[in-house]
Amino acid sequence: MSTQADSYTRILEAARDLIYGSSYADVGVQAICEKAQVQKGSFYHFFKSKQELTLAVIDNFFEGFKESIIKQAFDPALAPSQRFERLVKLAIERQQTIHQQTGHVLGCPFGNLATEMSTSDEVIRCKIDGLFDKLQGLIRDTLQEAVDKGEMENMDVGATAEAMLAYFEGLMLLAKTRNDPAVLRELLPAISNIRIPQKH
Amino acid sequence: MSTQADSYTRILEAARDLIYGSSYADVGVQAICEKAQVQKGSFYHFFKSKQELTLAVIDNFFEGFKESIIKQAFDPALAPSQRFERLVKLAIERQQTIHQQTGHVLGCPFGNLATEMSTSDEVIRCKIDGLFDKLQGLIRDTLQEAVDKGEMENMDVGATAEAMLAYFEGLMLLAKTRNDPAVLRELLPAISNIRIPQKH
DNA sequence: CCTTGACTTGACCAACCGGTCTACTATACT
DNA sequence: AGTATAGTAGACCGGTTGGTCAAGTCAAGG
Repeated sequence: MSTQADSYTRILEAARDLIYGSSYADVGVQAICEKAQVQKGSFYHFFKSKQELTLAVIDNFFEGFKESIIKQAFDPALAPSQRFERLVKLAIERQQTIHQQTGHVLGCPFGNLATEMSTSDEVIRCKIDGLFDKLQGLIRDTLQEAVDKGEMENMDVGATAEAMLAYFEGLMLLAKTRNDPAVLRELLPAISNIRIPQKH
Repeated sequence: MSTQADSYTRILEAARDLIYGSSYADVGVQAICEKAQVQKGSFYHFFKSKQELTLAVIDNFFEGFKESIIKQAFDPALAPSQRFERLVKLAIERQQTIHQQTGHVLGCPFGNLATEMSTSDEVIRCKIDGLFDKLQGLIRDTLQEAVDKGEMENMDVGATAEAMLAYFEGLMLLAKTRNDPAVLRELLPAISNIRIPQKH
């Protein structure tokens, strides 16, 4: 049989893949159970509701994101500008891989869920809001480091980081709508050129 | 009683408001009928499916958008750079108004629907893809005019237009996730500074 | 006056929704 | 061996889903 970790993990991963592949509302608990090869009773043994499962899925997404992208891109050994290049390269590759495997550009899982649920589930909206804060913080610190080292001209690092995040999310949305990763290849590198000047 | 136009329009507007306020999947035909004060039979007399209704809703959104924003912002009498300023101003005002009225930043209706449905409904994805093309075309033509008049330096107008659209959509997504129109006030004006240089 | 056809009514359908519940099994500790 | 506990199985719940349908209302046109 399967141990606790097995079932829990299978449910989590099944939910992650199904929700990322379509949407929160389109994926039922039953479908998740079938994909995870688990019965309803087990599902509700580990998760007290579909919403709680979704929170766990978001955490799982973020950990995967940290492992596979943040760690490699925001490597302190790299020069700040190189970090952005790495981030861009990794993000493009990931979306291209997903497109080849599924036939669809799936975009950013956080952006997808935030768009769908921000108006109807405040808990999840806040959760993703917090994750965006973390990402923006990573970008901001990198920009600040570049400014301090004299590699970039002075700027409003906070606003620039937020603008970069917005540009990133917007391109993901566009690539998903066009269902074409080329959008990212052509336009994502330009994220490094975004600057919001300091107001005085 | 009510005439055809009455019922048809009431259904369309009820659906538009409900879907924009939450999402496609969250709004049922029943809820639309209740808000429109119409029976199920009438609904399916005018629309052969929920999907067809959604296509009509998208058209309705775009016409409203043309009337209230495009006509005013992309006025040929205005200088190109002024058109972007108008677009920015109108978009911010609209989201602020919606936020005051509903308590939520709802973002871009096209971006919302595209994010939710691109992977599960190819017809709707293509529809929104086409609308994005139109918007991008409007921006591109404006940029080209500015370049021709010598008001802007030479650039890749097509790519710049797409980057601007992405930035716009990304900021809408961010403002919705933060549920704060201030994001738009602070960062949307910077859309005018985006440039993708011509490759040679 | 009668017919036509657009429109409305509301009951009805199978399928599915998220979630609960009880009965059962398998493992681990005493 | 006995018991506690974690996990599994799957029937079941009320409610909702998108969609259908037969019956009826009504105004316009011949």
